[in-house]
Amino acid sequence: MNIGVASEKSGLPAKTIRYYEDIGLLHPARTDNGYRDYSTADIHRLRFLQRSRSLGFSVDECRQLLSLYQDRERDSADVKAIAKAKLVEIDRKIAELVGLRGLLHHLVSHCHGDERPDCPIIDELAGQGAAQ
Amino acid sequence: MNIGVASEKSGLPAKTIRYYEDIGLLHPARTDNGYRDYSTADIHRLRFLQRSRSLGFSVDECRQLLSLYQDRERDSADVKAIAKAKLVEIDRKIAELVGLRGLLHHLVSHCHGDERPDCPIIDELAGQGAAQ
DNA sequence: AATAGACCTTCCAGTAGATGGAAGGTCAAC
DNA sequence: GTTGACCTTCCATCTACTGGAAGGTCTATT
Repeated sequence: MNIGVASEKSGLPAKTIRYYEDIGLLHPARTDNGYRDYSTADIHRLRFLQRSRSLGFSVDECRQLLSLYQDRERDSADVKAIAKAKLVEIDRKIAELVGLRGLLHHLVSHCHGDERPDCPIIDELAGQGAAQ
Repeated sequence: MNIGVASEKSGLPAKTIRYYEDIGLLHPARTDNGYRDYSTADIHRLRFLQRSRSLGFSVDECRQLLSLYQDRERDSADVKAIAKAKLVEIDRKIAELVGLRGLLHHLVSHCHGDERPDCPIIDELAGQGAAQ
């Protein structure tokens, strides 16, 4: 299977697929003309990568998950540990963004937003007082 | 004021301060020995940058906000527009993360997490069915 | 057979926003 | 005079790709 087909089947751009090969996430065969030749197993790996990346796992985490995926003897505890750590991280990011959102919303709603120069957003960024 | 003091007063690492100078966000004076010499106005700019970056504005948005900050004739509408756009972006990011969180939480809570290889997380990443 | 166009290859550069480190100059204290 | 803290520049590295150039290959049509 050429890279174009692999791209279509995995939902990943060809560029990304080549990049994943560069960093050692898969090793497709080559045909006589030098074209990459993807097997069904390769497509499974690619789809696995696409899914885990879109779930917010880093490429390195994907590498771990992928080796667990390949390992018929794996402990599910190992997988769960990675997923739980990611969950904690996502929670932290959400909390941070929600805090940010509150602050920014407050500022936006207190800014009259007209042609006058007076602006509480700028004042806040400048550090509470009058901008200097 | 040397860069070390500026770093302490602004809450930004010295490396970052030099980087901000590289990309043209400020232009501190130099003393005879070639050391950077920060004025109080420079410190204000740095604190402004620190605050706006931590509020999630990109460096380019900070550049715009900074020029509005310097502009005594600015319209508050200009500032508000930038802030509102950022608010929309933050909302989008939060929604995305919350979706992710739900999916991941579901998977984690359905994985028994023991020494057995059977694992719904891997199954999901592999695409519902049995991993191959 | 020639040619167009789609597809593939490698390699190099660039993105954001820093951060790390090497090699070397300067300054204050002991 | 020498240690150690601080400063300088420059170059490399990080994440996860993405864009583009230069060129080879394949397929279809004329």
